[in-house]
This record gives sequence, C-alpha cells and structure tokens, in this order.
Amino acid sequence: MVMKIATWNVNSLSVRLPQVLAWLAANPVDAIGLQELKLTDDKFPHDAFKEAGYEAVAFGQKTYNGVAILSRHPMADVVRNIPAHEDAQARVIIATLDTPTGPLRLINGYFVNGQEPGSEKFAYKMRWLQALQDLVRAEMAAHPRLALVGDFNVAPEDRDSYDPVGLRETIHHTTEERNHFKALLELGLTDSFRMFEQPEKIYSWWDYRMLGFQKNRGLRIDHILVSEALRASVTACVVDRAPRKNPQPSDHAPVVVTLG
DNA sequence: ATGTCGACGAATCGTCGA
Repeated sequence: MVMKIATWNVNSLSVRLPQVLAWLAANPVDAIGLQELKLTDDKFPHDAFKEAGYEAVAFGQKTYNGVAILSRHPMADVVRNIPAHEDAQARVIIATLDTPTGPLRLINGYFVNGQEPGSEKFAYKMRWLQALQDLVRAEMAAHPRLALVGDFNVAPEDRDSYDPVGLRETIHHTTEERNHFKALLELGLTDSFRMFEQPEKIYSWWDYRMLGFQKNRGLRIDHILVSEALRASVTACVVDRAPRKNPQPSDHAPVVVTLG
C-alpha cells in the first residue's frame, strides 16, 4: 500500500488555487500540508478540494501566514497552533489521518522566517522553535506514526544552500536555527530527503528576484521529517521543481515523500 | 541597497513581509 505525503508553501492560496488543483490532479498524493494561505477560513476553497477528492482542515488568517492539511483519508483530533504558546499568527495545524496502514499524525508548520539574526523577529523565531519542539515531543509520545512537514525556513546544512559561504550565519543559515533543526532530529525524527542519495544542489525555494530559479540560487528549507515508526516504510523523497516553472509560480516547490 | 512577488489601504502607488 503505497502512500504519498507532500508539503507546499503556496504563497497565497487565492492566487495559486488553480496550480494546486492541477498539481494534485497530476500528483494525487494522500495528503498535503499547505502553508502561506494568506486567506481567512471563510474564504478557504473547501468545495474545490472536495471535488478533487480531498477533505481539508484549515487555519488561516488575513494577509499573512495560514496553514491547511488536505487529505484523501478521514481526519480527526485537529489542533491549531501551539496550544502552550500564545501566538497571533496562524502557523501550525495538526491532524490524525485514518490511513489504511493505521493512524498517521501529521504536523504541518509554517515556521517563522526571522528576517535577520539579532532582530525582534529572530527572537520570536527562536521562542517559536522552542515551543514547537516541546509540542512535537509531546505529540510523538502520543502518536508513534508521525510526520512533521512544512516550510521550516531553515537550511539544515551547508549543502542545502546555493551559497553557504557568502550566506554564512545569515537568516536560514545560523547556528541557532540549525541547532533547533538538529533538536527535532534528536527527538527521533529523520529528514526523509537525506535518507537517500540525492543529486547535488537540490533546493525547494528560490527568491523571485535576480533570476533566482533560473540560476538555481535556492535553499532547501521545506522538509518532511518522519518518526522512527514511519522511517522503515519511506522509499523516496523528492522535490518537484515543475510547478516553479509555471507562469505565476509560488517561490516554493512541493516536496513529496513516498511510504511503501 | 538592490531585485520580485502578493496583500492591503487608499490609491491608480506606497508600504510591508518574504
């Protein structure tokens, strides 16, 4: 029973809905975490996704942020944001997917960007990452089959950046951010992309400016982490660059994990 | 500092965030 789970920062679901529907038609994944919806829940296109075969749970807000999970399998026990962490920004949604191989806890996050080290936004990123870590620890204790997906806004290693030297200790590259990523791995999660031999210079985000995509000046900041119980069934993890070539693309590409 | 998107409010652009 092959199952696929994806993550995609769509940078405005209103603008990107046709592309998301087209991608799902070509890639009928079991579930996908979406980030940066930039719309309120009353505007969430439940009907369009239902026609495509997906139930959705959403946690949106006006203008910024906003996350959702689409699933072909029934969802339950939905959590919005980090319960122990007061936050005006809609960045996390969690659901249990009732899959043929058993329940799968899916945590979908739009991690804080952080602007630049030393800024107030960076301090918020650090607090948020700590709160998320505590939440993931608790979720893992309750749900052995767990995946953490989303736009992490962290390039975990130098090979995840087009210019690790020039961008050393800048945002997405700092030791503090990378330590938070490592802390998630130390909880027992595995970066599914790095379970496999991958081509060099594979990224999931490219700046809109300066022909970033055309020059492959990107970062791998969108990730799918899996728990020990899921790890054995992972057979592939790929970035799908194709949607980045669309007219009016998101600045991010989808990442897809296959569970065999 | 710049570049390019997208949302927003109050403009037919300026500002913010990424």
